[in-house]
Amino acid sequence: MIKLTKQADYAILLMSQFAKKDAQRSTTELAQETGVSLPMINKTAKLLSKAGLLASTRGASGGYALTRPAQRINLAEIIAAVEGPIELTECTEAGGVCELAGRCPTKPNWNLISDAIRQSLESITLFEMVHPLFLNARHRVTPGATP
Amino acid sequence: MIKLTKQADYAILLMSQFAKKDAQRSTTELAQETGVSLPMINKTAKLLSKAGLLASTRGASGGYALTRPAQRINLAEIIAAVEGPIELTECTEAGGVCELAGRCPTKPNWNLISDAIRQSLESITLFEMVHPLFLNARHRVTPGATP
DNA sequence: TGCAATCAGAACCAAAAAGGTTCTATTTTA
DNA sequence: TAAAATAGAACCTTTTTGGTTCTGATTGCA
Repeated sequence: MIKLTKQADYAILLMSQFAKKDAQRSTTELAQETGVSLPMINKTAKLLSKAGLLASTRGASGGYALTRPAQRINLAEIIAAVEGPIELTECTEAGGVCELAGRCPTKPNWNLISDAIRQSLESITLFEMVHPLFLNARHRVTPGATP
Repeated sequence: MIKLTKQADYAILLMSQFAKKDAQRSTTELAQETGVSLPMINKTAKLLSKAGLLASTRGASGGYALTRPAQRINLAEIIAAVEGPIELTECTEAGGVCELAGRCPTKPNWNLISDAIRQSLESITLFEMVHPLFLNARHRVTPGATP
């Protein structure tokens, strides 16, 4: 089953908190808001910070805050921050050598497929995630679209 | 990283062999064609058969064959056959109870997202996987499309 | 100054999932 | 009846994930 890791779920949940209330706060507060354990919130926030999605300020009265408005953060970024680049198969990994190379008839298509998935996720902003009404007929795959 | 399991890769590879040459053959032959180990080919073919994508005939001179032309088999089906239903998160699993229920602000959107991914994969046929030239401007997510 | 709060980074361990093999039916043909 | 197939389940090893803990660095404030 194609599914996100729990940590990616946490990351989206965590970011959603900021989308709902855009203010700096500590991981302690975030743990209380979300119900996720403090260590996991810590771990996840670090990754989001490293990826440039959250800004951190250290020391007492420090914490995390969004680096950009929620309208300009998309799901693909959040997921990539904790899970690494979105590639459906190992063929596309940098430097990865497929042991079936040469025999595999589908290789040229994998990048297109990964792209399709990535674009699905890029098309959904953090803002929309917490405002369900905005997410409806938009953000659809349109298979029959002409070139 | 959102990625397919190796077995899903094998499944697609295996099905591609049938797309390239649509004739019944045994797993022994398929193992030779693909370079994948016989036990894995066996295991994977069983799942594809169970899912109704391959027809099996038992006994000597038996083997597997496509149940439908490759134009009418899509990637989502193949992946689902070995990995189960395509759902991005556990929220959407049947009977699954999210421990963060009530607190999670994004729940209503997950199904839409899973749908978007699934539709991406449904839009790509097995036939196209082995005929790269047919896969280009079509099969694209079009984020800005109006309702 | 020194303590407490906070992020940064790494190491670590247990549980779960994936990858793969093997074994035992059952079916069919020659 | 023997050989060639699929069907199904059990099993084990390896990898990944989930989660905690520990140490270090930074900052605000009494």
